Amino acid sequence: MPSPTPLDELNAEQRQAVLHGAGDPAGGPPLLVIAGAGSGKTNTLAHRVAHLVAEGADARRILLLTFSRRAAIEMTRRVERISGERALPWAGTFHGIGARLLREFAGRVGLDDGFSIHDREDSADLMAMVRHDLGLSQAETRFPAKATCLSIYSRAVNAGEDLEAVLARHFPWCAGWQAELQQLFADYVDAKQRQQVLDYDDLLLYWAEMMTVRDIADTLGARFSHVLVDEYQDTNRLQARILLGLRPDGRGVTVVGDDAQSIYAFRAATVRNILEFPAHFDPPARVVTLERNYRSTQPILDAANAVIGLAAERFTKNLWTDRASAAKPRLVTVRDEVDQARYVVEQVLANREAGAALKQQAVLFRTSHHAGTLEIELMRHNIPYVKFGGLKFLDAAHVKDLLALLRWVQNPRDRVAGFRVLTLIDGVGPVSAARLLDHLAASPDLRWALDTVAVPPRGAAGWSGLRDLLARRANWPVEIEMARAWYEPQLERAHEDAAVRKADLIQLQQIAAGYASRERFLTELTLDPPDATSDEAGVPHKDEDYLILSTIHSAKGQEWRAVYMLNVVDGCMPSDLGTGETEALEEERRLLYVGMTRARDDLHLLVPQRFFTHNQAPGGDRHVYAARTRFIPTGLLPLFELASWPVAGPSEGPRAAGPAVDIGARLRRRWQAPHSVQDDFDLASLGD
DNA sequence: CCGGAGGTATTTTTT
DNA sequence: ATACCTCCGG
Repeated sequence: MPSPTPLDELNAEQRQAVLHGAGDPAGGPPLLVIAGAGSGKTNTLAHRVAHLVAEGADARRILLLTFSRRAAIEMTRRVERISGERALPWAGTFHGIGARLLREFAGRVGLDDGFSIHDREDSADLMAMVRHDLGLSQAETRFPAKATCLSIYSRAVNAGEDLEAVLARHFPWCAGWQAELQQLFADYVDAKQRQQVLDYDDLLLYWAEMMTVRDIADTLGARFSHVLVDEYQDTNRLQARILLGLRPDGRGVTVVGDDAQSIYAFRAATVRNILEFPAHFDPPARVVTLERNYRSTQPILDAANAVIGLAAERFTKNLWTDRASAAKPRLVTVRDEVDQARYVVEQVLANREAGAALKQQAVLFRTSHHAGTLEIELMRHNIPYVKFGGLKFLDAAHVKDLLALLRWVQNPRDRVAGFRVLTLIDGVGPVSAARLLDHLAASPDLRWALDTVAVPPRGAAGWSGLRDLLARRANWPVEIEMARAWYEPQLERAHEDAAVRKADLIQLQQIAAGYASRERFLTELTLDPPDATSDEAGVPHKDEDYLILSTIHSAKGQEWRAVYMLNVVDGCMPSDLGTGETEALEEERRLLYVGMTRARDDLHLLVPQRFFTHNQAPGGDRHVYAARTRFIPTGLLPLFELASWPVAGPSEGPRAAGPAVDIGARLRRRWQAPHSVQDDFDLASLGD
């Protein structure tokens, strides 16, 4: 060979995965790649795609389904770098690709191609509207909350299960409402169709149903020569149905994943998809397992392997590496969350001194609000950070308001959007808004309806501006400027901190200008919301250095030199809520495993002895005493370096000598009547 | 009929 | 802390 090929960089198993089915224009038999954490999965998949293209496959006929859009972009970038080939047009998430195909085939499946897509909160709002119309919203009925209803519905759809089974297994406290829920969901589906609105689940559901139509299935099956799915362990039954609908015999299909990293069961993902994949075909799919880890040191892997080794079911592999190191992962006991935050700050700064940029360090946590104390501490030390997961820019009320306005212009039948916008107007409440929407819905001619609608006198001014926006459609992105102009007075009326929020909207407008059309903007923003929030100092520039804060879920697929995991404590990990069923418990264990395997050189697990819970029952204690997570029982402790922080003794300096004075008692007495203030609150006596 | 005040239940993770 | 519901004054 004259020059080394890119394949020389790969190990034997990776090469097998890349070369599988080589020479077969039909893509070869189905392939399952079990890729352990840090085993070069992304690289292997990218090489496989590049190799297919090098062998003559048409990049436009390769469908690459990833878990997030970030992953799709990363994959595309790597393929380009390896092969020099231009981008893959069909790389994206199941939801994103689904939306694209549905726009294309809308006419065939009874959809208007201008359908709008609701995010989770919009869907919940529609659920609430329907629930209200059914008379289920009075307090005394104590019907499940809108978000709960949506979760139930969503699980039934994604898992393909009966309502009864879903309620029994996952929502037993709602089982008494089965008949009402059944009715609610029927009406919900009806409302979505009338309004030409799709929720997240519909993007998969319509796609899957579309695959059962013979000639559409043929068209789509022929469009793609290869279908590759990343993170297959986190797909659900509906997604598996889509995949098999595209390629019933599995030819040209590659799925990649890791059964030990399945952490999305709450979203109806099932690890059975990946476990049952090989046997689904005849002959069974080829299985290639990548066990060599290129990321972490051996002590980190030893600890992670031990944690996952205690799982109820055996996993398909054990990771190994040749990255020896003397340093075990640290299990650090701290007094409380404040000390936990201080410890992290101290270590992060020490690591930076030693040459690890902030960006190469990450703090991981189970739920977004666990980072609160740390965020305060970081701000005090002027350490810039970016937080992934949890509350998003798009969840802010004012951003949603403006987007609702654009969505309503896009699709005037969208009642959730219309309702939200109309009730922004001073003098328009739920009743007027509903009447207005009824009027618009009843009339086939929008212009006429807009001019003839009855508006309460107080709302007239606000309405006329809206009417103009709806009736005369401006060019994109001028339109968002006009929408913002209409919205700002409403914003000022409703919010004290209008100035900050206005700045957000200007930022939103700038983002919007980057999209070709309103439809593209709305779709992409809904399916791929910007997932990072940073502190008020603003988003750091790309070239600046900043610490990563992330939920473990959002950390999937990533790696850092140093990783700090917060609250590795029973009640947080596993979360209190999920300790009932063993299935949920096992997922929490895998979550710890995923977090630990993000670390390359340095891993710190923090165990605060007590932590505050903000949302205790009234009168309840504000903090609870916590114990080390049950996933690291005593038997595993030798795999860790055990430490306490702060280190007691000399570092705190010499103790003051002399008799103990109970200042606390004096201060308490200050408020015990009757008494003399002077007697008890005598600062002079506290002196030397 | 609107909107603000006050009381009450709720509580992860995300496309 | 928040979100959602009811109550009540304009």
